[in-house]
Amino acid sequence: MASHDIDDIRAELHSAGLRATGARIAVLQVLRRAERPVSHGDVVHALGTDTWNRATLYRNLIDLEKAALIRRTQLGGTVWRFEDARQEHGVLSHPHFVCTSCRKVVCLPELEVTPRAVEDCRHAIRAGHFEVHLLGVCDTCEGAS
Amino acid sequence: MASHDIDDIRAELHSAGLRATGARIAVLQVLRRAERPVSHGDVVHALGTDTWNRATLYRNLIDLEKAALIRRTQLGGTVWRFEDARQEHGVLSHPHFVCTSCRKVVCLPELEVTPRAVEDCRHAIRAGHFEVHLLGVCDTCEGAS
DNA sequence: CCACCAGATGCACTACTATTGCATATGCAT
DNA sequence: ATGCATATGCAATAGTAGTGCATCTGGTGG
Repeated sequence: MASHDIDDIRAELHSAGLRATGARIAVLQVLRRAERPVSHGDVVHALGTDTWNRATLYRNLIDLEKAALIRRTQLGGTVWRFEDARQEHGVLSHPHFVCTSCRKVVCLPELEVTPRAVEDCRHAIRAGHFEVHLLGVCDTCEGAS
Repeated sequence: MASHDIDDIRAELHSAGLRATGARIAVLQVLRRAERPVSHGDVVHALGTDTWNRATLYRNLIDLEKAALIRRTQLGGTVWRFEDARQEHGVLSHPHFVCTSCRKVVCLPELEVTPRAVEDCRHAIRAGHFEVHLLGVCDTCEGAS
């Protein structure tokens, strides 16, 4: 990691109104290096238990989400997952297939979903502010069962 | 509840290879009366804490799912939700919009989603064995924020 | 009708995720 | 360098998910 990367992150945190602490920089780096949305547990594992407290990392994820630097999603399973908001390959960019058995995420870049604005969710649908998840069992898990 | 309803449920449980116990009958009745997928907590609340043990109700939900009498889904949030498999209004029948803030479920009956079969999820997609969830913030929560 | 037993239940755990209170430590503006 | 708002560490709580084990019971064979 070049030091200018850290300087960039530091600047981004500042302009988002957050202090550039070691924990926040590390969390953001983990998310930017990740190819898929990562869970709080993933972050803890990536940084090791001897660095920052799990509560701190959890709070950082929430803080970064509030500052819109990262996004929170729930790609199957019972855990929240987070991804860099600048990630071109974001959960908002195209639909994803999520295996309900192994939690694997498969991208469906060609699939377009254009729902009509319906009562109670007009705003999100008109603005395109929604994620599309297809939930099912992937080929591997299907074959293994 | 007419007694023949219970007899029907009893017969269904038997043909599914399960014993027709009071707890299972009660759980199935709760799910059949519900208009939306219900969580384990909902079932406990509906039947009261002085009837069956929460572990029993939880195991019953799992048993009924294994027997394909009910379906398990994860409509946003960190809890599993269950619905009667015979429900015409099932999660598989049409897409649902789920509010990531209040967990409200909105039906999108007109929306058709026909993905191409992609690597790793050919089977589920070809067979149509997948749920479609749109995740976003509903109008009420959007206005309240 | 009864006795038997595989399977169901109740109780009491454990494991894990999510969240918060509070005392202490630290970033950063001045 | 200093002060203070804010971040952190520690420890705790709440809620969901899941399990081990002793006891009980639905449903079947006798």
